[in-house]
Amino acid sequence: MKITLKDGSSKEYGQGMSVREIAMDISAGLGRMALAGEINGKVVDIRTIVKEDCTLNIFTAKDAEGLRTIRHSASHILAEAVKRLYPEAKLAIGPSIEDGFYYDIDDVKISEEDLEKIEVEMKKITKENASFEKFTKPREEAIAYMEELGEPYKVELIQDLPEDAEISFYSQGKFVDLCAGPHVGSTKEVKAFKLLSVAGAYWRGSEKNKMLTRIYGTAFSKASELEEYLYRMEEAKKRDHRKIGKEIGLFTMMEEGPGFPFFLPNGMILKNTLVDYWREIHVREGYDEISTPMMLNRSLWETSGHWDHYRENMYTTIIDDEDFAIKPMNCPGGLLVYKSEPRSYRDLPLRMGELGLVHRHEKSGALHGLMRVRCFTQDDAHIFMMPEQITEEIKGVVRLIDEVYNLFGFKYHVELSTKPENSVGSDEDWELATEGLRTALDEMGTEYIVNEGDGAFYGPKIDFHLEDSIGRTWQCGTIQLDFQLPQRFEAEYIGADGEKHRPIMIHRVVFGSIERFIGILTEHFAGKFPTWIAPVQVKVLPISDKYFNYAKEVLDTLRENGIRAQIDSRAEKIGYKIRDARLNRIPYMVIVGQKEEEEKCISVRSRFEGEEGTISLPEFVDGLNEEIRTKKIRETIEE
RNA sequence: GCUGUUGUAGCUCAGUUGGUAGAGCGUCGCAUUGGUAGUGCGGAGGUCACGGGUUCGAUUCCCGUCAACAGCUCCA
Repeated sequence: MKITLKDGSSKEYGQGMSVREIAMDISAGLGRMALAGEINGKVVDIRTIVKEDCTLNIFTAKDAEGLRTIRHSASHILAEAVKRLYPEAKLAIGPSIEDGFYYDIDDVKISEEDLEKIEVEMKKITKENASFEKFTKPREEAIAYMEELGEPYKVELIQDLPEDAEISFYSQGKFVDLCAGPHVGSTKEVKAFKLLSVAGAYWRGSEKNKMLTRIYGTAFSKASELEEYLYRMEEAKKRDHRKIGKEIGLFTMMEEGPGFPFFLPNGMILKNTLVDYWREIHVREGYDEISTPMMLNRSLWETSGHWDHYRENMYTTIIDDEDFAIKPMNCPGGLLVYKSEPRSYRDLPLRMGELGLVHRHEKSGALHGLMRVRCFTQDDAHIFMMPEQITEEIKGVVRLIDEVYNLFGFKYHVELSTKPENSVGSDEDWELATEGLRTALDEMGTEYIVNEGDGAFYGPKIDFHLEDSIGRTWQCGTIQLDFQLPQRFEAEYIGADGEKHRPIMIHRVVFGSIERFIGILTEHFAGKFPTWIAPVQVKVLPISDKYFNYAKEVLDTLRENGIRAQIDSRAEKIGYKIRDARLNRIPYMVIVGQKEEEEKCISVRSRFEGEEGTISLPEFVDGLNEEIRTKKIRETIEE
């Protein structure tokens, strides 16, 4: 048979060689390092016997697939260790995941303190050097086998596999687990691993099911890589926006209002600066800005469908015996504005922006700093348009979001979310709307993944996801196409034909929520914001009180030029003031003493270059204003 | 909401095998008037999250509530 390899070369073998044997034949080194294979694009175990002509890839720890194999094997070792220490434990599932692996277990009480003990047992198992063996059983036998082993979750998993499936198992020593593979050769090949945490997780991801105990861990091919990963995670935690937000006074949370953030002066500057920027680009893009009430009556929310579909997330109250709800979304208010006067096809597309503060009752366990709150400002806009305008309008929004994210240097990924179970509207409308979004993305060549069933109840959406410091992703921008609300509200425009027509609506946000965006910004820059959004841009540091008057002159000049400056007039040494300004992540420090006062100049120290030397104040102001105007991002140096 | 963990000064944390608490930083005062990441000395500051229970006595043990953290579920 003919085996074509990754580099295009090919080899001839007789029948029935395993992937490992082929790897061994290519080179002894590759044979030792081989962890998994890929036959004609399908990932397979290294024990797989190759029977016919194919294209073969061999994965080592350098490949993502190889690392996944190590982690998956580590999860089996974890399961065996748990079974040895807690024989009553019932095993559920144990896959490899981004950055590690986990195993879900039931009928055990395991807390973080127990992890060390389990790790010791795992080390023992790796030392035993038990080889992973694969075997299969027909369905009925497989079920009986797992029943005999007392593993009800495994029985349930097998029962959900196709009727005619051959069920595969892997064993290592005396331990057996239902598994599709692939796995490494033997337990000793899992060298560098660590258990990280214990958490609850619902069986099969449904909150209707029992909550199991999930043990998280990670594994790498080398101890040095594991250490590097753990160090990186430690460093990433220092960028947490909740920590930095406290350190530099951006926002605070109070027990009196769980999930309702308090913005402090520095956070307010950040927020207002972002809003100023937002207004600037939205005027440019032809948006009008409106503002709709915080609270509207029940009949409005019944018309919109929120009363039926979003009730558990809405805060309600009674005014003069009538039910009112605080808005969880801005769209119904926007529709009322649209309907407040007759619209012509000449008005379309009509782009109505609104920085709307919305309130949603999120579950207590979902709250997370500024990333997930119960009241937030959406940089919303509703675009009313004719069907033929859909693609261009969506493209315009995609371009705008891309522009904003690029300005901050964000990496993002895009998801297309389709019709959920709890939805309103006809299948035809959903199909049309989903195609509209897909077409726009395809025409722009934007890469995206499809998220089936994850759309809003009134329409499909394109979501833009950004990463926080430890790699969790958060949905920020979103574009939702909606045929339903215009219908429910009987929105109309007069066409060129003089007849009434129904407009189509886009809901979209760029930042998503300003709160979440600030959270992402904070973690992305570790609080060292680009000068144009830095709450304090310049700190003036007099060497001693003797130069306070000159320092004050400098401060006034900076402020007159629109620069956010503060003065540190405490009776402290200059080194102390510099340290303090650095800890507050202030981009520029202006140091003035005898020399500067005499020469009518300033001495500049920045987060970007350290000491920048002595220059005249006007020159500094010009340079700074240029940096701010162009929204430049200067690289921060570590001293 | 669920599972687990946590809650001590403004912040970061130590401590009490049950006898009402301590450090560093910050803050305030005094001295120091300085040259690019921490000047020295002194003072103030805590119903040990909240509510019950056990006890002669609870910050400590038990129960409940609230909040935070990690994950699940859900979502901008």
